[in-house]
Amino acid sequence: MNKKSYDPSKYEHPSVTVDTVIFTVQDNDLKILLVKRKYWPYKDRWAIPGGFVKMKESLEDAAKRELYEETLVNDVYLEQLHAFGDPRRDPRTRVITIAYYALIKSEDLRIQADSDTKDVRWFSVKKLPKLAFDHDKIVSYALEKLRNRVVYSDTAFQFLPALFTLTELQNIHELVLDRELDKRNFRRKILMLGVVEETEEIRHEGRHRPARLYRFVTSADRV
Amino acid sequence: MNKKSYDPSKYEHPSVTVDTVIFTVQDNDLKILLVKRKYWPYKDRWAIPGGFVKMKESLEDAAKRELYEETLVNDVYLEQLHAFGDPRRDPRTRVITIAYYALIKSEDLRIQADSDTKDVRWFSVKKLPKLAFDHDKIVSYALEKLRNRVVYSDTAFQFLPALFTLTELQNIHELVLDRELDKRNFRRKILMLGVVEETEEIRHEGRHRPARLYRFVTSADRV
DNA sequence: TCAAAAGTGTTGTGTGTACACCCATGT
DNA sequence: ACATGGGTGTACACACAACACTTTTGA
Repeated sequence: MNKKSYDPSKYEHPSVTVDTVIFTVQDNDLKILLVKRKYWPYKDRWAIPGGFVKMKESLEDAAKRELYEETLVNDVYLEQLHAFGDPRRDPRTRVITIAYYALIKSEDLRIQADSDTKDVRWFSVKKLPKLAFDHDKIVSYALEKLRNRVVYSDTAFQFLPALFTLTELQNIHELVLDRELDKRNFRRKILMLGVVEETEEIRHEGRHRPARLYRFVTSADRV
Repeated sequence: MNKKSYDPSKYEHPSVTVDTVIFTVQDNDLKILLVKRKYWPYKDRWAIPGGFVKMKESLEDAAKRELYEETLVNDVYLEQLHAFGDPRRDPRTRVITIAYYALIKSEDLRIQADSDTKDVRWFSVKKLPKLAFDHDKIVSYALEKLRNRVVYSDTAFQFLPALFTLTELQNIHELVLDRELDKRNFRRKILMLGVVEETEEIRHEGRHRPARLYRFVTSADRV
């Protein structure tokens, strides 16, 4: 059987889902959104949100749709991670999933997915429960990719508002990389890279020296 | 509709294929294997080989099976690239493809896919014909990934026999990266990395100084 | 003896890292 | 005046890039 002589109605097809690891930074912690399963299989286990790809939507559109349904956030950074297709990863039937990861700003969050009694909740990546299906593996993949991307890219800014202090930016990096960075080296590097731009604004906060606010400079702005 | 209450027989499913960009190095050129399509759509256009994923095989197994059917080579380096799922990428029906790329040694090749009259042929990546579907995009992705991987990894060795000269190894790097490298810097770096090991063997070839043969050292060997 | 590829070191430049103190503010 | 986070510079180690000549062989 090959593509050249194929009648799509003739064969059984696998189901195709998208599953998304949704990251945010909240309370100085890197968190992902999990959903508690209500039915077999893996009833009562936590899982990353996902759903079926509709016949007329692209994979990315499917991921965006699910993301919106789950978080009510529209403006997200979304990137494809990997396709997981082990024939036995879902005991019900053959399900191939295209995994994505998304970064959302906690300021954009309108849902209160933080109560112990709800079936949707943010979990610190350091304290994850046992997950359904092969979702552990998907989350590990996502974390690894996020760590590889956060340096030298616009990734970290996805977690921050338009104006931010360099300390805030450094915090994001430290949370994602899970290690401390040297303040002077971090600032020098970020400024050398030219990905941020000083603004005139200054934020007063607490009884200490106020902080200069910076703006993210996209490669388009730099020209 | 979500995964929790899903009857797989109830909905229409997309078709799922795997398509593989198969690289080899031949005649001092980086080449990929293309197949000429016999039927609509894109009749007579060249395409990367691929086929449907069977219900009980993993994505990687499907890629390996197709690869074997096409090249008769079993021992290949295979890596997942990206899933392409635009709803209109195939005019017949919804087809989601998981793209892989494979590296094979030209010495392993038993097919003679090199005649102009055959419908399977190796093409230099520098002189590719117009491709069917979105295969241009898939090939670009594959090339980019290959370039990113070739430095600091075991990628280049996949194109070489067990014993090779450092000049051969450098040639692979140059072909993949499409630029010349400095001989001294290349040799120093490779030797420093500890990924190759000198052997006692020496290859005489042509009327010039013979070359020392090296062996690839896997991370397992290094311990 | 010559053509042809193998093999070999040094130096400058840039990048990553380690490290400690003063500054501006609110209370 | 003091507690708190904001902000700054220097020195060393290491990786990368540029660069040219000698060695060994077969014909």
